[in-house]
Amino acid sequence: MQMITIQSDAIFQALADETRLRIIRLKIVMGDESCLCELVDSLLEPSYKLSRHLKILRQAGLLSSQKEGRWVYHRLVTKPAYLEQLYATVQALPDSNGIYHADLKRFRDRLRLREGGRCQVGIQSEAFKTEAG
Amino acid sequence: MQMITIQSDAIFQALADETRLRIIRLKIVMGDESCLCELVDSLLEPSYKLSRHLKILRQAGLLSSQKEGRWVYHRLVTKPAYLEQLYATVQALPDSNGIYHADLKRFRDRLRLREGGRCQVGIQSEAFKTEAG
DNA sequence: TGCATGGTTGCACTATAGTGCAAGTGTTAT
DNA sequence: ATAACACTTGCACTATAGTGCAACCATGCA
Repeated sequence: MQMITIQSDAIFQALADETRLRIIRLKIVMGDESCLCELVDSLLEPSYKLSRHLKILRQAGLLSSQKEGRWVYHRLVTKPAYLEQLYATVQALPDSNGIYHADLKRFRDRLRLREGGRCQVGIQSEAFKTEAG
Repeated sequence: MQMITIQSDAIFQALADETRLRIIRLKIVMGDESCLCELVDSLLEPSYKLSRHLKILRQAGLLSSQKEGRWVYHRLVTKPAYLEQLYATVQALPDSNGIYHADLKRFRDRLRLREGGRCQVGIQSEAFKTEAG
């Protein structure tokens, strides 16, 4: 089920949050799809928080999500064309405090844990592991 | 007095509002500078509302403002370069309900009231005239 | 000086958005 | 079945954002 009328400001609304911008920037640079636990280990934010931000990005039409077993992979939506243009702009924004660079480094490290191009492990950062409850 | 650290998400925050997007879109297309009363007559929104949105756009670094007598002229900021890129993206967004087209028409009509390239009259739309208080 | 006028802002109100906790869903492995 | 785990979500709370009213400031003109 999709929205019929897409509000232009909803796209900017979606990017008007630092956590969501971090997610989008990561995915612009890396291009690849990624699951939630990889993002948790890259951004060092709790899974429930990222899960909700991912949902917002999905609803804004910037991400598409696909379930594979226990994992859910998210990827950037690139159509219509102005989205590509938007991503180029996002990529051109200054990394004022080096946060995107740090995210990217952790993300690259984390991707090495994949096997066959697919995530095989859960959250690695101790502080953000799901409490077995 | 300017902010030292510019938050990237502040730019998107600034565009995450329909009224502000309408202002920016008008100015992207028309290029020219414009005063508040011209915007009131173009967007048909009360002056106090637009005045506040203009302030937010100014603080986000998207507009610069200059006072000339009783009028304050606002123009788009075009540096750094990614702002031009951003405006191109904004211009590419769909005009889902024709609102930008309508704004633009009223704006063009309103510009005809200028003399010597400068606004000489106040708010023309009856409903939004400042009540003489 | 007085007043109309272009524009701004303090205040109160309301709506919305982000967060953490804890409980929940669905899938895989034992 | 049972447990572990990747991910999601209902609830309560807090912070922030948008709005309208009315008062205000600043400029130009009679």
